Amino acid sequence: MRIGELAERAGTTTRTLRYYEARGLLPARRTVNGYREYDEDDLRLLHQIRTLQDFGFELEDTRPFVECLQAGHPAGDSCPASLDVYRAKLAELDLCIDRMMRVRAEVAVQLARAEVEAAARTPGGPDPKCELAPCDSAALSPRKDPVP
Amino acid sequence: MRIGELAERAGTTTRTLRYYEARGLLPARRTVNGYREYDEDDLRLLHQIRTLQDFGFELEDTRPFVECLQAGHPAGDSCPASLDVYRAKLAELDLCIDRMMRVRAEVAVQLARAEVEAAARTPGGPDPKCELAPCDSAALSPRKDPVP
DNA sequence: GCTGGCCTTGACGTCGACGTCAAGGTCTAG
DNA sequence: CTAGACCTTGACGTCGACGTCAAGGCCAGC
Repeated sequence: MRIGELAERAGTTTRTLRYYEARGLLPARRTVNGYREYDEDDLRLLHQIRTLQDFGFELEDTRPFVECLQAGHPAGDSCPASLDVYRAKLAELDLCIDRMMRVRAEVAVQLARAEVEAAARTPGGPDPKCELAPCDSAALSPRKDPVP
Repeated sequence: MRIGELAERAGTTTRTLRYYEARGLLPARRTVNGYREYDEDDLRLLHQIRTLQDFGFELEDTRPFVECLQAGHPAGDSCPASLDVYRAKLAELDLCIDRMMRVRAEVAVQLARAEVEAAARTPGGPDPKCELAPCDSAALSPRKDPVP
């Protein structure tokens, strides 16, 4: 098949395929008129690349998987180099997740503090929800003390 | 103080400060010879920007905080616009964390499966740990069946 | 006066994974 | 024969937050 069909079948663009070829991944045979020619194996290679890309792998990280498939192995992750990429990615993800969770917690703290301070600066304004029902305001109103 | 001193005190570079000024954050007064002149308030603005940057906020996201401080409020997050940025960031972080955790789980699954398959292709090689002690190999060797 | 250290503006480079446009070749159906 | 749908290479644009270099102004100390 030609580049347009491969791109469509893989849900990507011709530009992307030429880019992969330029980067040394996914080399293409040529027909007599210079057109790129691909087969089903190339589609598999491409699927491997795209799957890893969807997981957030950089293009270079997909290279061991592609080379593993090109070497005739049953799967892209049948080679040790691919497993190393998996492990490195896991470690990277763990670091990243940990960092983001700590940031999330800190931002949440800042938001809560700022909201409390904002409410403290607008006395009487923050809780007009009890205007109709004189409900148990002692249990509902947050009754906060500003942080010194 | 001049740009070099401010940069050093904030732990950043002069290039960064000029960049902020070009983007409309952190405007600078000028001395007669054209040099930028900053004061302690500018240092506080800069600290606000850098803190948020460290949290992964984009530069544009720091603008409400800076403007809030410039308007004379006690803190950068004393204004509603800043709180909205906090909330948007929290939502963004939640999405991102969730996505990364799902990816992490999926990668872990793939790694485990690939490791098992690799071990299955190298029979007798994977567990040479029992060479000295003829321990309960039935309970230790993973004994896996390759996925069809 | 001169060296060295600060400052100025302007402009191009970086990184990743392509998007987009240009100019032109190739093949097929009508 | 020609329109149109493909294909080719080449090259520049994108985005964010700066880094880096160039050419030149300003000022303090010797």
